[in-house]
Amino acid sequence: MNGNKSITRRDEDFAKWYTDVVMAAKLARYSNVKGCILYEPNGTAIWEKIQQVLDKKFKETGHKNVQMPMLIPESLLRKEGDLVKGFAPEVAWVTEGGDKKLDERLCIRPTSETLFSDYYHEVVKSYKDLPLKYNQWCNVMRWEKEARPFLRGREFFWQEGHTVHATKEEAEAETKGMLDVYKEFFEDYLAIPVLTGRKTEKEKFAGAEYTLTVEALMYNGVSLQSGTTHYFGQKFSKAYDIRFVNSNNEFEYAYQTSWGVSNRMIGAIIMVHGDDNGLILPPRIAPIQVAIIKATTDNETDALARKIQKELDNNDISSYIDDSDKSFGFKMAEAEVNGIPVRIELGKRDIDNGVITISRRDTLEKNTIGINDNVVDYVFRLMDSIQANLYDRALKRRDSMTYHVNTLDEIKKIMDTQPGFIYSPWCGSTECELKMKEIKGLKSRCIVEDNEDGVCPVCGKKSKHTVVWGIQY
RNA sequence: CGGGAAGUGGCUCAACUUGGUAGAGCAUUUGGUUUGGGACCAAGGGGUUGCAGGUUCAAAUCCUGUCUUCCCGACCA
Repeated sequence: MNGNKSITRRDEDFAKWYTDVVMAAKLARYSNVKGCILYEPNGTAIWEKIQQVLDKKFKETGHKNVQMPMLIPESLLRKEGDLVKGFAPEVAWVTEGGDKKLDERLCIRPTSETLFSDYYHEVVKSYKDLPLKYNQWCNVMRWEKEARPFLRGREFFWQEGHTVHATKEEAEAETKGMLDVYKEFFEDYLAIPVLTGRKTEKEKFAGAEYTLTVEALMYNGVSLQSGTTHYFGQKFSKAYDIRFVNSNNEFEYAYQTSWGVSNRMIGAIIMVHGDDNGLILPPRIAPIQVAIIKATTDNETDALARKIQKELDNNDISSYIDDSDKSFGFKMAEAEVNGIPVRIELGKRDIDNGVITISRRDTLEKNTIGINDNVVDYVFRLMDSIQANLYDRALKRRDSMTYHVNTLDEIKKIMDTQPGFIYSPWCGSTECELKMKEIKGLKSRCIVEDNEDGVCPVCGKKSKHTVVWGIQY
């Protein structure tokens, strides 16, 4: 195959390729407002599937869903200083209602820590009330200056978990636990290997004591922060007065966390798995797993298509039959650009030969199986194989772009050839972190471990950590 | 927000330099023939040229402003 007509080749211009795939696969398109995109059915279906799987995981780990208001009074937002400092430049304000100017302007939520904290202030009374582990699926707004579909925009969709605990230990366990949930989700469902670790002081979330992160490496060697969990300690509980009476009948400030993943994951799927023919969806997250395409129009083929679809349906494999009068080639290309993992091709010739043709999207390989063979079993095995292959392919690529270095010269050399994840010792100072940025915008992705045996490549002092550097999306 | 580029039917572009009735391909609609890797023939429909001002007898074309998109930087999920 030599690629889809409407898609720029991936190796020619990666950024252009990316937006071409978004458009060609009909995931989303631009709206009239800068930085706000509209999700078409294909994009919505992927997001719904992500929500379904994650929501189940959240509930299994003891969380409940709530819905907070979209607007935050300015005074409420301002209670926690660091958060305001972090977000003030990029919030959107509502200043009028109807045609009346408001006494106090309202901010459109950029994140909901303040709302949850205010709520917790009201409902948390006793250690017996704790923990409270809530989550909400919503959209938020941050007045970003640049926008790219799914990767950065003024409005985006996400999930934000917010929890309150009676002890530090429990809150920290939550912070770590949800990071593991994310990691599992990325690897098992999205087939994307992730790097996990702690953000540096410079890169952590405004208002957090520390931030843990899930980082994924895209096809072009750029790193995408794909999910974060934050430990707040008592910072918000002190600012919002969330106190409870402990078992010794004393007042104590509660311990909080928050964690989130966004629609950016859709961007990650595209940039990790996609190719010159378009999107490639891992079977476990594909809203539609099988495309049934008829090469000939006759009753026999039609009956076979319906029989197969019914069998797939009975086994919870989602599929569609393309009944349009488009040509065979068109239908094939469309299934391909949309990233449908498996294609079943049916036609008179195959039927006469007693076979059906099944092809896989990841490698574009075709195979035939007997018309009386168990299609469902074959499709299940094929989907497992695609899922595994996508993960392996991504992992191999990441490994080929992962480097362990000790000197600036080595880092510069890597940046001149193929950037990726660069592990190095680091003294822990923000100063050295900023210096590193001068090398083609290199930023710390996360701290992976303590390391006192090395030397910081920037200042030459004894290291404190091993940190991973990369280019940020 | 700085540096660059671009906005013309749904999409890709032409006409702009040198002002004078907006044009093509694809897509779409109807009818027919087709369908094993992006079909063919025929006939239709669709644009106050991103928006707002200005210059002019006359503006897609010249001027000013503004909005949006793309690429490169600074900020972020």
